[in-house]
Amino acid sequence: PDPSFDSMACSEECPHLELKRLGRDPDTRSVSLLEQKRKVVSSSIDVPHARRSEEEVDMDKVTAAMVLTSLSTSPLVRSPPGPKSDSSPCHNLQVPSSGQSSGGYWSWSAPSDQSNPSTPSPPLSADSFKPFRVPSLGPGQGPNGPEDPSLEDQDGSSLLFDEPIPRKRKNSMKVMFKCLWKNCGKVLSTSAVPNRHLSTPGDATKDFYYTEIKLNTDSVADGLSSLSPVSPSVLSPPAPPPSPLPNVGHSDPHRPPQFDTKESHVGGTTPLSRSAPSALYLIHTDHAYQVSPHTQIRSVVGFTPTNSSSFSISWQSPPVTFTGNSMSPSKSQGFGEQRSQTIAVLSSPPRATTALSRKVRGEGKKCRKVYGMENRDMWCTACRWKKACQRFTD
DNA sequence: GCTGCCGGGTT
DNA sequence: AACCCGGCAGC
Repeated sequence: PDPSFDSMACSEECPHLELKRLGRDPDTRSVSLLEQKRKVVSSSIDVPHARRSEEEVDMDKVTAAMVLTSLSTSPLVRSPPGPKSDSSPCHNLQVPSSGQSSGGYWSWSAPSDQSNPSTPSPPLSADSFKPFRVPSLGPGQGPNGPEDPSLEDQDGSSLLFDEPIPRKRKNSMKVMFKCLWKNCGKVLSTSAVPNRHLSTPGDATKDFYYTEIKLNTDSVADGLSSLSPVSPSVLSPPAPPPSPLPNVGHSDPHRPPQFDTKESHVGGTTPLSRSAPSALYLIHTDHAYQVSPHTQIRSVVGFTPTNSSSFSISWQSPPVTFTGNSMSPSKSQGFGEQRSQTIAVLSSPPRATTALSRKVRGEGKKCRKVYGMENRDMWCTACRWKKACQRFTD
């Protein structure tokens, strides 16, 4: 059911793919024919479809990318091809709507990482994008059947906005693409396969499903991939890694990340890019958390003093209470509070002393003196009750 | 003596 | 809690 579903989804969701086909060159046609044949043979016709569409799209995208690049706006490039991708949920990985999230952003970091330590190569557009997308869609689409490596290559190239550079890198890098699709665990030299799968479900999904494995950069990538746990959702489910083997293994969509991680090879580029995003998220989160704590701590520390003053507050409360002693006429409260605070702090010690002897008599005039016995009604309650005057506190 | 207010009592 | 008052102490 999955395959059909995927195919359906792809075809339906990504009509633009078909459009692209039509628009495409003869090559595409040939490809489409092949795919169609496959469809006939296998129930998962869609898959090939997806692939074709992807390829086509990739091609288109590539072309567009080239044009755009020439124009000088790599990100924008997508937009041109984008219409197609944009229109449907299924974007090509290549097209990667970097725009979605921090596409450009990620692409950058991702590529570098992916490129792997040995050869830092700027061009990872494809890879970087994939990763991004992957996170976005995550697992969700149906499984796919086997794929064609040949196509993969194209896709990979297509993925790259700019040019062949990426390919070169990949080649030099020995980048392998592992399909993370449920049913497809194939490892291909090119990302085409995965892309196909991906194309079917959707861009993000695509990314999600295939993992690039670089022999050279394994360690690094792994680290990243591990970090990235792409999406919590993804990771969590995958708990059991069906087959860590790079070659085959239909892993759950979720898996992919793990695979990456598990596999030392883990996609240098793609994984990284993936991980990068997710990693970033995680990191951000972590930071956020950490920050929070830190901040809190800091605040605490910094405030501590202040708080200490607040301590005074707790302190104050006593004083306040103290104030209450005098009986609290509502009148003076606001007024007296501040004083009370100050007093509290200062007086508390003295107070003890005072207690012994007796509170020092207030110097200032009180209600009694101010208003006189005649106007006793004007006195503050405290004064009336022969208590400490609250109105004219010292 | 006047004043402020604590301590205690009454309601 | 509100009110009142005796009484002490500082001025």
